[in-house]
Amino acid sequence: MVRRLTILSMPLRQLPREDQLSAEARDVDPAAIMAFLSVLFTQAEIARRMDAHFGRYGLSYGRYSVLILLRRREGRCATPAEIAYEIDVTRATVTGLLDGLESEGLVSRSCRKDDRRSINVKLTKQGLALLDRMLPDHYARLAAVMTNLSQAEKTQLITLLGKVREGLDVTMPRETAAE
Amino acid sequence: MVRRLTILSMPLRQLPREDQLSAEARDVDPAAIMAFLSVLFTQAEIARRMDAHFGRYGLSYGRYSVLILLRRREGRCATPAEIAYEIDVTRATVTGLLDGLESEGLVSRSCRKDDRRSINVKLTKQGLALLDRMLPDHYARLAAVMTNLSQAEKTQLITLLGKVREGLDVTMPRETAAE
DNA sequence: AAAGATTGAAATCTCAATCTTG
DNA sequence: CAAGATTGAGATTTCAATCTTT
Repeated sequence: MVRRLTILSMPLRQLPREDQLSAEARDVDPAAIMAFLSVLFTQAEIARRMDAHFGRYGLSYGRYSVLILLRRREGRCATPAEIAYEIDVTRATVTGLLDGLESEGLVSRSCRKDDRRSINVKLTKQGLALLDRMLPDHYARLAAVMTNLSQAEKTQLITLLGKVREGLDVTMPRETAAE
Repeated sequence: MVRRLTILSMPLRQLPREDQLSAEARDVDPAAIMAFLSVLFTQAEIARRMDAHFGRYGLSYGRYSVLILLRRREGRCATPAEIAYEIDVTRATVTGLLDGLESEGLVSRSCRKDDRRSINVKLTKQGLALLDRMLPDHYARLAAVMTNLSQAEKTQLITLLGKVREGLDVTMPRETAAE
């Protein structure tokens, strides 16, 4: 079964050359642009590999996110609204993800007695087993990608990316309404 | 018109805590995992902002990629196969992107005389005008995100992400057939 | 009315099949 | 038959509308 996962999907095989950048806009800081594009570029490469990785377990990033979230929750359960908030997608998306996960027995939906508008999503034994089976491989792969970096460099990278995200909030704030 | 752009789309509102990681797999290097997830996390945040940014110009990342690629090409034209290779998507995807861009007059398709299997895609005046209108804003936004980083830090970030991509090729090689 | 969940339509992207040309 | 382009079906995700419960 083909299961096309889509963490991201943007590619661009090569970073632009500096002379191209200066032909496209005046007064650009090439280092800033290249740093920005490096993040996009790196993540695109990561996403492609991750898609294949998740595919081996019949998962997508979205589906995985639901499972790992439930595993971290008290009682291994949550409402769709909570899931949507935590993994930062719409409720409609969660409905779709749950449809698939439930049909494969990885999560279960049940009614709630305290508020019958809401439902309870629970990680099943099979869902937990799938995670337990994949997580060692999963984290081993993630960590392996960083083998070229020393401990100091990993810390540096984390710090630098943190600064990038701070810059994002200032210069390109999220548009979604307040939650 | 709603134009949902999708650079990436994976979210996860928070990075996991270290105690969660160690509960999910043994012998993980938390710094490596966090560094990896920082890249994903940062790109997801970027993608969300970029979607909104591109949307203001009626573009998506895919559509923008086609336009900027054509602008950089000799004669501002290319075949769909070349576009597919350069922006690293399937030809089917390119067909879809071109359908949209052509219907809005941003690119044109014309037959080739040397090989009638192939077609020629050209950036139109309107396409070029759109790029010229958006590029200054575009690059200004990109650069602004990096204001928190010194020149040295930008260079560092570029270098570190390069190492990450090298690690990817070794530990999670692409599966696509050789081109 | 407001909140939770779902459904339906649309956008993006992939694979597999098809159609045309070489 | 190879290669270039397209079409059709499926996956993921969003928005807007709807249905149920508070």
